[in-house]
Amino acid sequence: MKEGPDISRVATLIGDPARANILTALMTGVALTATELAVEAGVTPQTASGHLAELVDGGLLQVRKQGRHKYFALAHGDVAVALESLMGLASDVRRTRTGPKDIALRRARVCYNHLAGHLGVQMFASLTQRVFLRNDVDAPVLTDTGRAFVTEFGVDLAALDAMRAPLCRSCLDWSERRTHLAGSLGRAMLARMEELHWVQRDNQSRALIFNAQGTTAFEKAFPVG
Amino acid sequence: MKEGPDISRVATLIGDPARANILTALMTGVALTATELAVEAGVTPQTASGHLAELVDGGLLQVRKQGRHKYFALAHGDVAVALESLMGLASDVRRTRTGPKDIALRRARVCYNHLAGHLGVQMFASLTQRVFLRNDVDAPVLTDTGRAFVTEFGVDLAALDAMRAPLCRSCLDWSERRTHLAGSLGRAMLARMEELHWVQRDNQSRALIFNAQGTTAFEKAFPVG
DNA sequence: GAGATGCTTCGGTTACGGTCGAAGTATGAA
DNA sequence: TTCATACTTCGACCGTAACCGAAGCATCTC
Repeated sequence: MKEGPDISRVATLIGDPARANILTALMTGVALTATELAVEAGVTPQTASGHLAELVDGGLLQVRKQGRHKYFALAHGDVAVALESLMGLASDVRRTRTGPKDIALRRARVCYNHLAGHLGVQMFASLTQRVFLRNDVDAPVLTDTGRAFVTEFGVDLAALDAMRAPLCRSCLDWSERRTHLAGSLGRAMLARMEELHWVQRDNQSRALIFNAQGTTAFEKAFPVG
Repeated sequence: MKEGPDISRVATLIGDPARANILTALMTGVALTATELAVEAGVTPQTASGHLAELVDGGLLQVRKQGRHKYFALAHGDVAVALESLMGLASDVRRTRTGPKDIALRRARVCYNHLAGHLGVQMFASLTQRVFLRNDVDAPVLTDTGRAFVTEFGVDLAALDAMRAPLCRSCLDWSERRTHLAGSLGRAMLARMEELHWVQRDNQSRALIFNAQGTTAFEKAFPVG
């Protein structure tokens, strides 16, 4: 009966609506303060404080104290991956409803600081198709031509290599049910697109809004066919 | 605030210990009756009945009525994948404890009817290394030499192709944190190993017990290095 | 038919946990 | 120092949901 890890503990943690809202808010990858998260969750600061303590204790969040603020973020990428997979199950259930906001989210959104949604899987597919990315056993690997490509694109690979975090990771997209690029390279690619003013974050949601020239440039940079 | 799919609903579903036990029991891939699951969950049949209805309603389980029995199984592979990813998070927290039963589970266990654990990822790595398996964008793909290999191994590929279910899928292993082979081929490979009497299922847990000659044969069939 | 077995519905109890108000502790600003 | 802001602790309230006993269907066996 007692089998492997206790799955119900962590699921209960995610199961409360307030805590789920907190986690969802942090899926963007940014760190937020306790009060910001309280607003996001729709509860008072006292209540949020309790929830946050539980989430940290449960290993889902990490916390950094800065002056009188406390910044919370997802503990690591695995948490984001697990949350996305739960979203996949959840969206399955109510596959009927597709609000207008949903459409924007499905097209492009931020997932732990990298690009997800339709455009996210398109970029991944395009990179793979041109053998800039090779899908190895565990994780995608950037090929030599791939390294040249992303450098040309404006990403400082040396800086990324210096970081201890894995360069490439794959993440299953809940809306597309296909893989997109995560890891530090995924983050860097999105950051570069923001730098190029292709895209802007919606501060109300996880949606990413590509402007006209951004869309054109994206299609040119990451063609698929 | 209202973002994408409602993650808390499905997480709450998994969060109850009784329901978590039910889901974990079904991770083997076999279908079980309501009373069997009641025993597994450690609750009375009435209580289990309610839980099962909720799980079906929530889209996590599928049910088939057969005479006066009701057989329950996971709704689809995505559920198993999501559960495994949650186990990954849960095992993170209590990384200290490693019971003797845990060791067997980590070595080899059944995950939705396919081989998981250390030996599962070894098989996957071995197949990939010899280019029997190619890791494509979304899912692994069996190469031509790979088709020859598994046929030689004793798997009826024609029968699998005829099924509508995907042949190859990858599944993230919670104990190894690496990929192993899922999909109908994954199931067929394990079935064939049972047929060859390499391995036996433990009916108390998800553990798979390889006997002496099974271990030797496995190492020979799926070398890695 | 009668009896057994598998599953479900109902009602009532119980307990856990989410919530907020009020008060308390840190940190920074004036 | 004094005040404001950010967060936490405490206590009390309340609602939900998990649970089981008892009774009710449905299906199979004899």
